Order: sequence, then C-alpha cells, then structure tokens
Amino acid sequence: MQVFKDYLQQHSPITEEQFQLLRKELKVKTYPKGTMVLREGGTTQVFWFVCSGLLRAYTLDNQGKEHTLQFAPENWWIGDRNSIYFHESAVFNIDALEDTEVVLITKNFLEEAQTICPDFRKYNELLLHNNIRHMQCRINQLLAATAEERYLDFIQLYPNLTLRISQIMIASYLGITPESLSRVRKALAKKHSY
Amino acid sequence: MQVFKDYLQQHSPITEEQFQLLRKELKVKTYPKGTMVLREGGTTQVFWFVCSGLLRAYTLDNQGKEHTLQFAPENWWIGDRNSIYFHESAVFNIDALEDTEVVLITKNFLEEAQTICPDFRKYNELLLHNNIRHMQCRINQLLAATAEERYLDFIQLYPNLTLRISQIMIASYLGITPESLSRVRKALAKKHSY
DNA sequence: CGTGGAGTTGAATACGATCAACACCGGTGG
DNA sequence: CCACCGGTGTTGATCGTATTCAACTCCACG
Repeated sequence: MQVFKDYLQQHSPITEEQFQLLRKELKVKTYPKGTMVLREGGTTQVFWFVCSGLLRAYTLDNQGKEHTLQFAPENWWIGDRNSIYFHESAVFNIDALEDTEVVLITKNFLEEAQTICPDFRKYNELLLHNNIRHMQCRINQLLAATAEERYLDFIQLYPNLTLRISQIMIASYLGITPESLSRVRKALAKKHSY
Repeated sequence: MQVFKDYLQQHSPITEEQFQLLRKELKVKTYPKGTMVLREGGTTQVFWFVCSGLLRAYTLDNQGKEHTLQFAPENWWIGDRNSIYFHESAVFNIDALEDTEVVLITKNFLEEAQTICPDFRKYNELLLHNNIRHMQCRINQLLAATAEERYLDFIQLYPNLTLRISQIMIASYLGITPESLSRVRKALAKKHSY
C-alpha cells in the first residue's frame, strides 16, 4: 500500500489528505507465484497495481499455446477493460510469475479521485494516452521487426526484467518460439559478445 | 462538420447548445487523395475526425517498406499522441487514401467539452479504453494468428473497407506481403467459393 | 494507344516452427 | 546424501509458411 501511495504522490497530483479520503476504496492483496489472478471468460471490477512481484496477461490459442500481451512488474497497472468498462467477460488470463503484492483499484476509486482532485483527471487521461502510444509502438514492432530486432527492443524496454522472466515467457511476448529465441540469443552473443 | 455534429450528438452526451459553444475550436479541412496529412518527425496539435473519405497511419522501416497501424474511415478518429500529449515528434505518417473531409479537433476542444459537459469526460475516457481494448486485440492477433486468420478477422472487422483499400495496403496492415495476401485470397476462394 | 500501378502466379529462398534429443539445475523424497 | 523428476534452455535436422524476385495480365488514366 505504501508503494502505491508513494507512486501516486510522485506521479499524480493527489495529496496526502486526498489519498486518505480515497483509501477506503483500496485493498491490498497478495498472490503466491503461479496463482491465476484472472481467468479468460471471468469478470472483474478492479485494476491491479503491482507493488512488488510480477503479473502477466496472456491468451491461449486453439492449440493451447500462450501469447503474452503484457508484463506488469512493480509500479505497473494491469486490468481487464472488457469487464470494468464494457460489461463483457475477460478475453485474457492474468497470472502471477512471482509472489506478488497488489493494490486493487476500483473504477470508483478512479471516479472519486477525479472528483476530489480535478487535476487527477488529466493525469489519468495521460496514462491512457501513454498506454495507447505504447501499444502502437508494439504493433509497429510486430509488423516491422525481425525476431532479433524484437528481442533487442525488449531488453532495451525492460532491461531489468530479462533476468526475472523465463525465455519461454519472453518468447511468447515476442511472438516467437522459445527455440527461436535461444538461437537469436546465440547469434547475438557471437556478434557482440554480450 | 454536420457529420461530426451528428456523430457527437448520437454518441456523446454533448447537446446542441453545448456544441455551439465549442464550435469555435473546430475547423473543417479537406485533403485530396494522396495527400500527406502528417509526416514522421513532424508535430501537430490536433486529432482528425474523418467525416468522409479515408485516412491511414503508417510507418516506414529501414528498407522503405510501409506498415499500416490504422485505417480511419468515416466517423473514426486518428491523431498523433506523441505530439499532442507528450511534446514529441510524430512516429508515424498519415496520408489520405481517398479525398477526405475531416474536422480538426484541438486538445482545447476536448478540455472545454469536459468543462461544459461533465458527462463528456466519461465518454472520452470510454473512447480511450475502447481504443486500448481494440489494440490489445490487434496485438493478440499478430501474436497468435496465421495470415489467413488475420485476413478473415480483417474482413469481419471492416467488411465495407475491403473493397475500398488496395490489397497492398491491407497486406501492410496484416503484416504480410501483397503476394502472400493474394495467395491467401486464392486459397479462401477455393475453399468457400467466396 | 501506351504507360504505370495493382494484382496474380511461379520458382527459389529464407526465416522461424516443429520435433526430437540432451544437458543442466533445483526441488523432492527415499 | 543421493536418486529421481520436471521444467528450462540448447542444439540439430527437417518442415512449412511466408518472402523474395521475376514475369505477366489487366485496367485506369494520361
């Protein structure tokens, strides 16, 4: 909870007093490594803010293969917009790749925060625009880049995550097989002695 | 302009009177087919709402190949968030695939609309969440689906666009070559006599 | 007409996927 | 303490899908 408070006070215009008013909307929860946080087809009314640990959103295709949409390490948000905003069931799964502590954030929290603190509206909007920007970038990468380029982009975007996430997961994020990723890494090692 | 007004009144909570107050922030513009609307590296402070015609956002890779991020036919929005919200230069190009009439929408318009009409805030937010949802879907498609599946998804998502957009453009949206798309279509024709 | 872009088709190629085998490590239980 | 096991990562051989390059047709448009 402290992590979330620090995060908010550092990044958003929410003050200490305003935070206290909103606190009742927040709940802390922990998921042991391996827990399913959200299952495809289920519903949920909250966003997860990761205080520590690592969550991951992924889908399963008809062959049972996993495709990772997003990783959420400390200070990241993750949530299912289908449930929260569109009264539909979740289209992806979320699980915990590490023991993870989260703050559950209701739609109500976001609403009230905007009432209590008018500037929070702009902050929240900026967050959404940033999210869109980031996803555009990812789409462009999937359209334009080779496996090797995607991997280099990945380790640049998440330098500290590379060691925490298995290559199986990374590969499923990059849209390649673990075997291919292994070969990409081998080729890079030969090139630059990484 | 009328198209935009109709659209707003149908989809958002903005009333006729409120619209009149905001009108001064809006400008109509037309782009002949083939015009560059925004160039990578440039800046812009507006979103484009397409009243008629068709815009398209795309990037160029280092081999000069085009990769289409988004099509924007009638009643769609398109814009460069890097410029508008993050004071950076555009990372993609936008051009007109048809003679296109747009309404230019400033950040100010969106701000004032939220001031004048409090419910517009929710509408705008929903638009952003919907956008994110849509892009998640696209990312998942690029990760999980074959060329054929992607094409089928495409014609389902944009049934009326298929005939207006050249296969070269569609291929660049799907992340395959025009030749591959041609073969995919041939295979489908054989299968289902489309 | 004739020119150039769009679309199709064929042949050769390349990149990543698949399948299979194996080394390695960490955890578990005998 | 060691044997076993399952999961991870590596490597090799083969396969398949999409790419590349090239030739050709077909229009639309000058």
